[in-house]
Amino acid sequence: MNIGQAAEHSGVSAKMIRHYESIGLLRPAARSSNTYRQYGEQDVHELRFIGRARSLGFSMKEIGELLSLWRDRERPSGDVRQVAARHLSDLEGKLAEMQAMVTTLRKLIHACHGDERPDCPILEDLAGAPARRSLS
Amino acid sequence: MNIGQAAEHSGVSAKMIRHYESIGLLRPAARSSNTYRQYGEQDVHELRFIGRARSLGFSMKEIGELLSLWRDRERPSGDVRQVAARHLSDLEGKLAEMQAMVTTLRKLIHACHGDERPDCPILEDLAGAPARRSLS
DNA sequence: GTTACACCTTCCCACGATGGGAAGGTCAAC
DNA sequence: GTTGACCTTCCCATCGTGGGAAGGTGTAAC
Repeated sequence: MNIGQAAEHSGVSAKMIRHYESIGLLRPAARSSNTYRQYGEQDVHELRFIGRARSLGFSMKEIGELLSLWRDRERPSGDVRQVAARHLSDLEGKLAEMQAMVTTLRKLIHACHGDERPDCPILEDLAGAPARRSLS
Repeated sequence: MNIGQAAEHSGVSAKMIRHYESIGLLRPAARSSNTYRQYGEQDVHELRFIGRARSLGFSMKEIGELLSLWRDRERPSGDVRQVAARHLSDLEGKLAEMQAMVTTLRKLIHACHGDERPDCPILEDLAGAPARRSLS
């Protein structure tokens, strides 16, 4: 199967498949005589794996680790868990950061009457509140 | 005051100050005879404004809008509010996405015993579950 | 003075993940 | 044999930030 089919079956764009190969995430695909990349069921399976891992926010580097763990039938599940746990705590950190932003923004937007008058607590906050503003 | 001082007083790195100028977010700084950029209190004020807006996750483009609204004493607060509200809803979307990831990851990690045995629900999920896996 | 050091300047490159698009080769069907 | 859909590689853009080179400047100590 050519790259277009592989893309269609895996949900990963042809562009990205080539990219993943170029950064060493995937082993170089076999080529047919016309230099077209050739893919089989197992390749599509790997591509789907990558797609799902991406949808959980894993980085390319982490996916590389997960892929090699996946390929190794003897891996200790603890190794996998460790990769996932590290990623989870990254995510939780970012999540908390974003939640703080959202909370602050909601307050500011709520406080702004949002009409044609010029006074605006949003700008006042950005312009002035000392250091870690709005956490109050 | 030179760029280093401005950076120190504003919390925005010198590198970033130059960058903001180069993309037109800031007006070109005055130069002293030695070609060094010169900054005053108002500039530091603007830099802090930018830093605070960044810490609320506003994009450079949005910050440009906010800055020009801030500079205009007659702006309707509704304009500001609209920029903030759009950003908030972007954030809320990403937040929900990340929350879904976190929820799924927590479940998977919880299900993985994480020892030396090779069987691992995390990899099984990535490898197999149909389409929108793990939302169950 | 001159040497050393801290600062400034511009310019280019890198990240991470993705996409756009050009320029060119290949294959199928009609 | 031409058209159109596919494939190839290569470069560029995004967004915000930082690293670092190569070179100019300012200041302070010797």
